[in-house]
Amino acid sequence: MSSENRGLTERKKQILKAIVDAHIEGGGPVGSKYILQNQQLKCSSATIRNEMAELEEMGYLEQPHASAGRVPSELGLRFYVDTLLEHYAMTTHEIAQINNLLRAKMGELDQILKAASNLASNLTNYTGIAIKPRVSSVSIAKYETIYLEPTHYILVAVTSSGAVKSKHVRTEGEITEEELARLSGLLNSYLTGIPAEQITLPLLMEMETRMGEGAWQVGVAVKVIYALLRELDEGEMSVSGINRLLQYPEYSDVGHLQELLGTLEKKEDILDLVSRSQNDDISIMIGSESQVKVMNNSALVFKPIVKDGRTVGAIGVIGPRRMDYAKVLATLEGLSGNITNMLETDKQLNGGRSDGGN
Amino acid sequence: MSSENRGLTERKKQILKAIVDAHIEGGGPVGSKYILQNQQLKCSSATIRNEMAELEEMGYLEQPHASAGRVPSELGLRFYVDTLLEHYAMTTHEIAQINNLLRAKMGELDQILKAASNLASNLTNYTGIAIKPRVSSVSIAKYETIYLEPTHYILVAVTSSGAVKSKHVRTEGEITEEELARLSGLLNSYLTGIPAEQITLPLLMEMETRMGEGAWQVGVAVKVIYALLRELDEGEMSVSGINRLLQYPEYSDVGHLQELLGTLEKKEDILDLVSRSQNDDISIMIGSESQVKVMNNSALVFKPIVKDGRTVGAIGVIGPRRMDYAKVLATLEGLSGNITNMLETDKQLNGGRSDGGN
DNA sequence: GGTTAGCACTCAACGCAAAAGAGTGCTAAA
DNA sequence: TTTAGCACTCTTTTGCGTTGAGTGCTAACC
Repeated sequence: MSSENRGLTERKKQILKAIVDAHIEGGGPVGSKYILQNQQLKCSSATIRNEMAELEEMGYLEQPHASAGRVPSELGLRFYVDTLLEHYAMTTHEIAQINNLLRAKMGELDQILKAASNLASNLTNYTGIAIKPRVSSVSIAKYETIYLEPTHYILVAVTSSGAVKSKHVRTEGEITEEELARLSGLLNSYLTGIPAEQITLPLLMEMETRMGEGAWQVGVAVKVIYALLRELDEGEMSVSGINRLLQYPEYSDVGHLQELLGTLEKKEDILDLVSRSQNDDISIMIGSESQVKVMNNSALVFKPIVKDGRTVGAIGVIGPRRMDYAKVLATLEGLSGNITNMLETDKQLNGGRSDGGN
Repeated sequence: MSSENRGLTERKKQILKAIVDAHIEGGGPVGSKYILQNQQLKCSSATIRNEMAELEEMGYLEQPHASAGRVPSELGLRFYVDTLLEHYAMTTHEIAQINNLLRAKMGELDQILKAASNLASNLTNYTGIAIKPRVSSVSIAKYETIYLEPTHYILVAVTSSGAVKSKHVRTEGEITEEELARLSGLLNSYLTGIPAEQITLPLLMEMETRMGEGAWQVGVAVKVIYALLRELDEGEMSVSGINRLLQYPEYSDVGHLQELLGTLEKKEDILDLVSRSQNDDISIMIGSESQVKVMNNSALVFKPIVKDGRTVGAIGVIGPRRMDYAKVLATLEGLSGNITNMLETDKQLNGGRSDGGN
């Protein structure tokens, strides 16, 4: 019988769910009477109290102090998320918002992600994050140079995932347009598809030999490229809607809030967290699950964005532990679906065309 | 006699300065006794009280309630900033920090500005902002295209101020590399140096005629360029060190804080404020001077970054009204001096070389 | 006339005790 | 196993006197 699966009776589940739901909405401890009123259970508050005592013993609930109601523990929230969560259906208005605002931002991935994190924040009322994760080893698919002045050109690099990055290069000596063109060709034939750590001195020397006239320019350019690759390795993260956190009483403790904001500024911890995720499913980290101390009272939910089997970004939401997970999950799914669609459309288009073109 | 200039006696000035100094440091109201102790005035607390009462009548001081000390009013702070401010000398350590961290970030203006705002936040302990102001009409100095696939190329544009911006372009029909090269040439001859509003239909039609084969590609590209120009018009702003605000009691009111954070998120108001500034001096906006309601209890100080006589960015600081203006001014001057130097060095280099090169 | 000592007055802040309220645990009966 | 009832616990709220910082005013002083 399913009434005994996972070691919890149906009634216990119902009570746990009711408590979590109420706690998510209100933020405070939940008492037995409240549940009795807002739930059609054919039993008395005393029975509920007994059940609650047992749920507490099992570790799903906690009691702030003797005469308060119960609050779901981390374990309780985890169980709720894994087993009890009801599907949230987005309103047509929300769907429309996603469609409109995201389509309008069609363009570079960075911008799409930022717009998405903004939307996530708006729709869920938590803080949104947009992430370009650290990747083990990026490589450049194509180089281009733009000549500006005798000692000044721009180096443009297109990464394997389609991102474009540019650097102004100022040289000590002069470079001619012809030299620059040769340099550009050289970069494209020697330095595409390889990660930073494979740019070795022998390789550089070989390139210099091939360059001939103006060989010293190779070193300058390669240094810039190296720096550029390192920057790409770093990952990026942008945050939106920090102000929304303030509406939740769990952040009224200034100390906590300050620490969390500090973590959001530093970006490292969260970037690590997201970059470490293996699959492309939504990840939910409740409280201490994240292993980041300052997030013990918060939850982080994020969804990687995958293109061509490679994780190119992630969008997510940060908020109190008692997050409205149903809504957050639906929103992130909706957003990521939309983004993936946009990327897929491209791919199909390109795929179809290149079949004909090649 | 200078003892009467600006309508304030020397002693009144000294008292006002003492009050503002103490208020900046402590945040609370300042009493007559405190001043007597920390200031060598040869008079009694009663005299100081009399002076304070007069200063209040003149509008320089305010009294939170009858039995509290005095707090400088907006007018008082303004007078302090304009007349009483003492020069703050940066420590060698601070100077070294600016030099090291900024030099390390040498590269794109965006990154320099962000690094500078970060530094500003660190050194002053307020929130730092980096801004690329709205400019009335940007133009593109140079276009470049990067061919990727038959229906997919990248358009790179270099603005007159040296910023690089790129857009992926996906076309419905296919474009050949040869067509793309011609398109690129066309863009460079027709669309350099003109702002968005001068891209007219007749111009487009003329370009299409000149293009010949693949003329429809012109429309696609021009649309992208138009969007790109509009984006450049918008301005950008990034914020760092929000968490530092929390240490100041004036932001312990969650409502205020939330509003201010909202304003920082929206960026518009502050972007407006900065973009509207005329000269390249440091601007100081205390409380309601900014005309932005939510900033009534805050101060905004910023310094435009000028290159070739054109404002290309700004760095600034946001914090409580009782900001340590001396330190903030010194820090911003130091940072902007450094940045300008970096930009100037380029210019001289280029200038010298191009004389020889052209 | 400006300056000073002295004193009454004001008002936020603090501490504390009593009261209120919410919710539990336990017991005994159904 | 469930339930009604009740004593108990602990937080929250409220009220109130106390404290203390700081002022404003008056009268004397130089």
